[in-house]
Amino acid sequence: MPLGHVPEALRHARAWPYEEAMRLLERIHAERAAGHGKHAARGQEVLFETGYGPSGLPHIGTFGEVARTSWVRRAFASLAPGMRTRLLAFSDDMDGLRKVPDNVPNKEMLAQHLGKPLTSIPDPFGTHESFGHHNNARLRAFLDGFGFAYEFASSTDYYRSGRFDAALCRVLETYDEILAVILPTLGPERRATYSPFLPVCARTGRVMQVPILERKHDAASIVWKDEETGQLVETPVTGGRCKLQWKADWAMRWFALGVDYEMSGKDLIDSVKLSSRICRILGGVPPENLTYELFLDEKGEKISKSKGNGLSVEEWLTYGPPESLALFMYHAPKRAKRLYFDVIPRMTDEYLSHLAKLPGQDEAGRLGNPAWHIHAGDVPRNDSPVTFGVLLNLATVANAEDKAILWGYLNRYAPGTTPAGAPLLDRLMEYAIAYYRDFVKPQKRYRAATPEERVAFEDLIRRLRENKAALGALGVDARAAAVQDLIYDAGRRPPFMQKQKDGTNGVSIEWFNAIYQVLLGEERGPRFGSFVALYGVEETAALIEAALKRPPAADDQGRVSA
RNA sequence: GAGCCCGUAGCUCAGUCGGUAGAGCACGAGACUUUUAAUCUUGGGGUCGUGGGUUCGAUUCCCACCGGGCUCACCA
Repeated sequence: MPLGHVPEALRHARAWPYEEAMRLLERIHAERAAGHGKHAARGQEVLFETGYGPSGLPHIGTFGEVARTSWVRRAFASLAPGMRTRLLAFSDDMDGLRKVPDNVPNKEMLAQHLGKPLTSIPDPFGTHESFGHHNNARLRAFLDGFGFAYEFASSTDYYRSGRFDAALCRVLETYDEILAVILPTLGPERRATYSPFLPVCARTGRVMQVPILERKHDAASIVWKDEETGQLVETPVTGGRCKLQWKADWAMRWFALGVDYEMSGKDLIDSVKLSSRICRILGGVPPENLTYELFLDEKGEKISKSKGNGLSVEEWLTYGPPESLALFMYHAPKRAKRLYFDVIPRMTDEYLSHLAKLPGQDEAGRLGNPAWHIHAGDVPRNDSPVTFGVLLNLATVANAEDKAILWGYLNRYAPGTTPAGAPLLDRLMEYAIAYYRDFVKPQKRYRAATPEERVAFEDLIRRLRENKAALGALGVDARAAAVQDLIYDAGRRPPFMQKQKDGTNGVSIEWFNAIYQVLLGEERGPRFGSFVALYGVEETAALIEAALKRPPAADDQGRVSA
């Protein structure tokens, strides 16, 4: 195999995008050697494709497919810098609308257009030329938001412009062979009416699923019966007047466009096999395919846009950076993974760890580092001195609903760190706060104060308020120390006071446990003086007052929920 | 029925072209701070699902089987 021009470090890269790219490169060399197929001629572009059914909105699987395909494309480009590559995002916007989606307005209007191509149905949102155009725009905005490099393609445009005409005529020529492949896979009743051609009815505008009564090769047309009028209708297969049924459509597109690489979920394994056979019948070479596993929700069921289970892209991006989502998609595409909220912190920390490792790695190491692929080789610096897990922990114990609180703690830990100097850290804090707010805080269990604790807490409130002005004049560190003294003073009473080894009056750990359990809903917490210094003296007093107003134990654990 | 994936420490999982197993959490012990942890040190714990094959050697590669999950068999 003439791979001699591939750089040494790349040749042994084992990251899966490289393995995929290598497979693709070998295919191209094989075509050249055999003198058959698109790449028998040199200088052909290498075409990557991802496809969408545009009746739904872009979802997390869409992101995954485009991200993964982009990584393979990039790996390929580095293996074969001389070859041009393209990534086509192909929208099946000529498909007939089968049912009215749940998540759109004007459902009655849409119901009147069932069966018509999406691009022939008015936009229920009223913002675009058609429903198909609307969804295409949403798709493009979604992909653009992540900065993907791709070219958009509309099935409707391709059909109507005549770009598929030659391939469609080829389908007509090989009609019998194609039918021989597809019919055995169908149930008896479908088998009776199946046709790869779906004529678009000129009278109603609908995509018709009807038996083909006659094929006219010279006229490149088909004849079918309009059941409503009882008339025979002749429809050319070209110019967008016929569309192809799904599996034939995929095969024809591969053949017509010369698609070299396309991945798909395991639910399409049989479709890939069948479409590949059809593609060969047409005279093409089907693309290299990677079958990826589907994503599962927390119950282990397939995530689908119609069910709306699992996790949406928007939800992920509320609690973790886009890079963490990309890492999730990078890791082991052939392995089924649960896509649920609790993976976000782990992916975020793994991403940070890959990022931190990268500067010290040699080329071979970098090629195996997911962060290298995620950032297409242009990797930012990890400016966070702490892990995301630590930020989450910090947000939890500090009741942080505001970045300023986290920054207060951070500056004591890593002085001189600023949002401007550590933009990644600043972003991570927002995610940590959102995660805390939505997942951790609702789980907090606040215990009601015992009568003894209540006395001590009321004393603490009084001490805080009496010293408010003096405390406010101190710096953060001095204030933290001063507040800590007040806390000890408030706790020096039964049952918390206890003699220490040196004879002075100390305070039992039970007092501090009460503070965490009653005020913060946690078993443990930060040094409370530091917390107060950052959270605010009056705010803390108010926090204690609110805690004391909570009703007493609601269950036998002596706990009530927040 | 066909196909895909998984089976490694109590739990969740890593394991990078084969060299007698690792992390996080949990659990045990210790250090430290005004007996408070976004601290540090340390310990225990695994027939790597089962049985074959290839190999000097297999958690890793191949086959079979067992167990679990999912997908496709109508539409895309």
